[in-house]
Amino acid sequence: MISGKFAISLHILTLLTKFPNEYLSSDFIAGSLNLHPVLVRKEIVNLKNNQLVISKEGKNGGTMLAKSASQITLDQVLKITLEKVSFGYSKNHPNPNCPVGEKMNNKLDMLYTTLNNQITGQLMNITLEQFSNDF
Amino acid sequence: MISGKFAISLHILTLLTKFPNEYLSSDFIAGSLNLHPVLVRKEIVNLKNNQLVISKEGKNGGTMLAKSASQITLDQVLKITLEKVSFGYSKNHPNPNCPVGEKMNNKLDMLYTTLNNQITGQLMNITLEQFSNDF
DNA sequence: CATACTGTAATAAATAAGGTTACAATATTA
DNA sequence: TAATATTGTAACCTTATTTATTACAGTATG
Repeated sequence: MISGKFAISLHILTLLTKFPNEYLSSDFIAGSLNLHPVLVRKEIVNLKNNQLVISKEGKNGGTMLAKSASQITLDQVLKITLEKVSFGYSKNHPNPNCPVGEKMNNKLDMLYTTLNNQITGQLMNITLEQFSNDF
Repeated sequence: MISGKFAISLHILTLLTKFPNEYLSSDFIAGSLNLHPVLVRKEIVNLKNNQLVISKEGKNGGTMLAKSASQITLDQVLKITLEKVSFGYSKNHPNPNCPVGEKMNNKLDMLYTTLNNQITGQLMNITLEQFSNDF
């Protein structure tokens, strides 16, 4: 579940912040990320569905920020790329006849929710503008 | 990098807490986790290398806590199972000729370090004893 | 109407994670 | 001391996930 999505989306958004009011093509963005343009477009679809960017088809098309970088905070980016940070579960369902196995996943859920709230709280304080600033 | 290791190790430690001063076999533990005993033993090796448990070979052997559950905190468990929580990197090295690509991984490292410090700080306050208490 | 794009599906390749088998080594106890 | 129950560990297999590629339809521009 944890993958490069958060990093890739943040990279895309940083580029868009650096070139405001310009449509950047997926090829250009892919060049900075060193990634296949189709993968970039897939991430852009997600950013678009979440109203962080707008994009234009056709010649001279591309993608730009849908709002100012000062209005986007990193918790929004995390939310749409990873939803929730997981610290992992055992893959199989634990034995429900064991008092520990029965409750373990619930306990982990609660713990992970607590940790996620903390992470989100921290990321709410960082805007895309701030993050992009020292590039 | 993120996997079930943290959850599995925590499950094992919780069982050991519930049966203190008893050597539990990897078969017994595997039954609660619904996991192959060899995988359990692999995790136990890690717990052993990090002085959280001791184990005894041979008949009637098994594993028990190396210290009291009140002396083990969850950040120690996280540290030995995941080392550091990653929120992901783009798999390929970004383009070093792009000012954004060049610095991105450094920036992410810094961000992730901050977040990890927060997570660790939170988990330092939870002992294995507390975690095990309401099973 | 040629061109340069996005959007998207299908599929392939690579990587990672989890599971299994096998067996040597060790300690217990009858 | 022999049978047994256990850990320790390596090698390998399988499945799942992630990343990459190909292909092409649709769209806006000039």
